[in-house]
Amino acid sequence: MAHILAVAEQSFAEAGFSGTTMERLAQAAGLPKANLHYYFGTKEQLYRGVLENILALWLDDMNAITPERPPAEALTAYIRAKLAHTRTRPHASKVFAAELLHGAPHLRRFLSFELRRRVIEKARVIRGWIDRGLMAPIDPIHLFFNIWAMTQTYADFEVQVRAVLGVNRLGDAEFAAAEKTITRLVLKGCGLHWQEGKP
Amino acid sequence: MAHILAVAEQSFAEAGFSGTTMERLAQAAGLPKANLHYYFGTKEQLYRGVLENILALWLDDMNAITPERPPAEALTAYIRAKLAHTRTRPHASKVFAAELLHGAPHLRRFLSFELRRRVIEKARVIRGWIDRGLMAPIDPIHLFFNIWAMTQTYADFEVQVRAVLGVNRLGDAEFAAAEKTITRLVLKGCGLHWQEGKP
DNA sequence: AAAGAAATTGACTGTTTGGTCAACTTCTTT
DNA sequence: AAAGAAGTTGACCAAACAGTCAATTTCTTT
Repeated sequence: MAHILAVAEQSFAEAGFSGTTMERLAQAAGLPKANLHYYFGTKEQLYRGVLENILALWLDDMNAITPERPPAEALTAYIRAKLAHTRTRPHASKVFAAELLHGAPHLRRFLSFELRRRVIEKARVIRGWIDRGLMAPIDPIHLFFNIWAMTQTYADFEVQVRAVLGVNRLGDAEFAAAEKTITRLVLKGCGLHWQEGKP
Repeated sequence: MAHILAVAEQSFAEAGFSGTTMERLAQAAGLPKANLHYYFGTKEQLYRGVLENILALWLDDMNAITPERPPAEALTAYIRAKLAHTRTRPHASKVFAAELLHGAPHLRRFLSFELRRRVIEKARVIRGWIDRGLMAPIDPIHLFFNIWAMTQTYADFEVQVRAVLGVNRLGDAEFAAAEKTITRLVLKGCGLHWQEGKP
């Protein structure tokens, strides 16, 4: 069952919802097609299963943001966690991205309630830091949008990154450079201290 | 013909390649299906037509980056141009994003040659600025990845932005905040001067 | 205005698709 | 070991799909 979800996640990531056929999914999972329907009912429900599996990941990373922590440390840890997920779960990132791209018909509730609440909660933490003079007055919510964009681009648009860099796959060196660049932009952008050999 | 391409761009953006049917495309364009085939042959070729229409947009914005310009000015202009396209051509951005997401089977050449060459050329300009001590030593290529990510997120993941902000559509206020935040992150991240009421 | 080229269209076709179902096998419970 | 529940599967089906084509209309050229 978990195996089916994993195979489906990869296929939905690579071919999209409509581009994924139950027949090829079954073949990739090494099962007859009817078996997939036995477990998940419809293709739609299987897709929802994959999607739900992913949502927790998204919210969890934000735990790095807590009021007591110094902003530089919290943001560095958040970027690192996000980028780690980008690297270890690229298919999950792509499925999520495709869903957003097509208007998120299955995620309306999640985006408008769970995610929104969590972002507002963490934005309050950042405003606390700003009020205490610990960092520059930046719009916290747009800061989140941009951190998400920068970290996820290394999964979602990996082909582009690879092509421009001229490498066959993104390895340690590329992710180290990505993390360095993103952390630098965010920390210095927020008026925080940052230096080369930090991590 | 241009009308068909516009309708197709919107449909491919909203429903993806496989999710778009020639029948609904014809209906949206107010033409019989056979007419679409008369002009474009196959669905595949129509899709390529849409895609090619988009590529020029991507490369053109980078004209803002020239050696003579002060880095802060050039980067500010580049971000503004990119974000303007995000706002005026959101469907184009989404079609491009979906293509990358699914491995860019139609864009391999473009990414590895045209785009790569252009990025390398502009990265050299940025390295020139760094060598002249005009800005901090940041990896220019990853800087591009991150500027693209931040600007395009407001088109590609617009639903998410709207849901989290709790607005029905992204208007002047939201794009102004986005531009301010991105410009701040990039300029200060590059060790350049930036202040509130700049633009 | 004649003739040919270009464009338009409804009807049709072969294939692919998600989903069903009844027959069958394996596992669990007592 | 009997009986019933849970899981497995090949064969099948109706709907949706991209693409074709011959018949017709409209535009261009002379």
